[in-house]
Amino acid sequence: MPELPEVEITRRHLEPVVRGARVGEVAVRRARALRLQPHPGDFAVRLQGRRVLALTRQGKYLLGDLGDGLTWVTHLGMSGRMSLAGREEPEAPHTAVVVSLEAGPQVRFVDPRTFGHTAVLTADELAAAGPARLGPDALDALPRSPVLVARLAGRRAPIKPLLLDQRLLAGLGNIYADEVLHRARVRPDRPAGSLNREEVAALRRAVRPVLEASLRRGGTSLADLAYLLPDGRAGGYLERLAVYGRAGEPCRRCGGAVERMVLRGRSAYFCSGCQR
DNA sequence: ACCTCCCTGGCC
DNA sequence: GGCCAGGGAGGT
Repeated sequence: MPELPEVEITRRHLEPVVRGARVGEVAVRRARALRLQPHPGDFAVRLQGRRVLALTRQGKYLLGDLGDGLTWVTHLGMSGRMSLAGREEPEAPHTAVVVSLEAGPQVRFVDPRTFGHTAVLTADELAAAGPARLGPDALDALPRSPVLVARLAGRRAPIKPLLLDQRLLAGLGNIYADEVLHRARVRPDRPAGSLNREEVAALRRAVRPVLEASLRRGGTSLADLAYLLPDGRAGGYLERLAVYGRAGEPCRRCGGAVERMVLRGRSAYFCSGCQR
């Protein structure tokens, strides 16, 4: 799934290509991909002919600055990817939006399960959209541990679903939440408020190494290959995952069997031998 | 703070 | 044929 590392890798690949480039033809293949655009017709009109001044990331959102207060916002959902392709290359199935760059390749938004979306928003529209509700970025603005202790104090909800709450920390999804908890030796079902200061500090300390290790390998492409780099290659972090998707296999740290439980309807993988 | 729903491909 | 994967919006 595209989580913070996959979105950041996508950004790093796209940024040198789109920055300063003028947008040519914009083709919408699947209207649903624009469902967060207040008036879907605005999308192509606002994008065409403009230059992308910068491409940034907040949590799992890609943000293209178009100037004049307009922002090209894209969320890859659970199966979305951005592909860079020449206009003569055939379009992959489930191509939702094709943005041609003048004197450059096409940027194609491909999304089989259609949970992703893209839009060009004014500052006011952006202030009411998803990115405005994000907490601090898990990579660029990770809060100090006392701040996290305060945010978790008294909360009885299990810690794992809280790590997925983008208002607490922006960028972690189901894979990296499990990986971070494993590295920090904290069980996913521990009531958040029961974590002591040392455990919260360990959790905080685990975030960056996990995300950066994934970044170095191009992110996690699962067996379905829904997530791919913009050049079509698969990310290689799958084989380095410590627990996610590894139920029954040996824990890389203690050798015990990785277990699976369901929290809030989502799988959580952990090792009861080394997570407390 | 919780639940439901959206959607498709892959697998049993 | 039915279930599972899952991020986030929207509703209660």
